[in-house]
Amino acid sequence: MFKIIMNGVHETIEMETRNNREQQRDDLRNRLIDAAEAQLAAEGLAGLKAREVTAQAGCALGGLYNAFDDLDRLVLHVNLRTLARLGQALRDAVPIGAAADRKMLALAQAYVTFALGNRKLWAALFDHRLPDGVETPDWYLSAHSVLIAEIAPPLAALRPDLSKEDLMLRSKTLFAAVHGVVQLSLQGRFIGAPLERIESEVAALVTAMTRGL
Amino acid sequence: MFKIIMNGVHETIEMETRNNREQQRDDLRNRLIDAAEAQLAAEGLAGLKAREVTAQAGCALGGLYNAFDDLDRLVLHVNLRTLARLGQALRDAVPIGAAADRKMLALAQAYVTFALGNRKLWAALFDHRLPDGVETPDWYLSAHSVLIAEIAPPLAALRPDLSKEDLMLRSKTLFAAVHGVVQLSLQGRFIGAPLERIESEVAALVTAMTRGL
DNA sequence: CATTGCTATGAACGCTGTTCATGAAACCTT
DNA sequence: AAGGTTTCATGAACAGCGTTCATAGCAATG
Repeated sequence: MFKIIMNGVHETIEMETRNNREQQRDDLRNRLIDAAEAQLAAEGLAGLKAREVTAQAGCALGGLYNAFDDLDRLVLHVNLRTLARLGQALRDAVPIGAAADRKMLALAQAYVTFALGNRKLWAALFDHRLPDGVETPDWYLSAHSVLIAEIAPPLAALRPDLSKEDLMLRSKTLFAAVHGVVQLSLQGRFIGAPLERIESEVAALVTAMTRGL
Repeated sequence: MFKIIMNGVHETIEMETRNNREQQRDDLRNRLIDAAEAQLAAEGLAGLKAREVTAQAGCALGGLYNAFDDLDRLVLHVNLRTLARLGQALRDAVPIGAAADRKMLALAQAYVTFALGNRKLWAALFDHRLPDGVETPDWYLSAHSVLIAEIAPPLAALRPDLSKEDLMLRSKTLFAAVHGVVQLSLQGRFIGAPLERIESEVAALVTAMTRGL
């Protein structure tokens, strides 16, 4: 582009630009994730196109494949952000000092609210599939722990009879059940509850499950 | 459509060949659905290709678009078959004369068994999405009633307090909850239960839900 | 038999994700 | 400061996809 051959100021510029390689790389990666996130939120998974993402990120088409292995990996990074936001929403939802069953209901309601408020990004979490051969990276798998991290503690209070292992399993089941109700309802096509009754149905489900045994 | 003015043998021949147009058309449609079903069961939704389906069905590429509007509609017809088989499996599973809670557990278990035994075809029921603008045809929507048709009667016995409307809603919720557990488990990636514990977790879920109120 | 309406055909089109040769820029060594 | 090396940005090219369309052929009709 242009060479900087000068004095004095030169060093200052050198300091600022020293990590140029990594910095520009991370910059581009973030711009790509930003663009993909916007695209995904607006058009959904099927509307995510490499050419549109790179155009919006301000790089050439091939630049995407320098920053990420492929489009799938880019989606995984967008999902990582969504999971982080969802995790924060769930943590914020737990009323401190409340009874365990109240905490459970608050968590379920927060999940419904997040799904409704981030429909396409939330859908991408569960609709996206990697090709058959490739297995999911560990950093992506472990990011899903936020989905059940807040469930286990109040459930432990409600079900002291469960072993630690059974507690985790039951937490997953509880999440999956709530998730199923929300997903089929938001899908809107089949046998889901109408939107205005999701919350009450989920509440009934959570109440039944937590009172169990 | 056509006038029948004739005698004797003529009529017999007419009977055999009269529907040639429709017959060949239906023949091709069925061959295409057969091929798509096989493809879908073997490779999943992402592995369904127009060229491979038409090759296996023994027609040219364009023939698919004479028989169906597009690939999506073909998937819908495959799903229709899967729903019919699933409905039969559920009906067969209900033990006649048993207690309502037993019926519920049997239904849930039959659903798990079907999903495990028809993983990719079952997954296609819920993974497939029509493009944004087009809305789902009615014949396809109504075919999904088999998913909850067997749930409502035993649930009505367990919950006589529910109105007819609430009963249907709760049936949908119960199905959705069970489905969520099965789906996230078979997905295998995230927070699902291990395969060998699906049945017990689903049973716990159903027991909790049916005992509810 | 002639005509008319359907249907079978596969080349062509537009769009997709991904690769690759090229050239330039940043880093490292001396 | 200069040369050598690694890294990255670029966009044309490629292979694959679903879908369309002009053409040809066949079945039904009068």
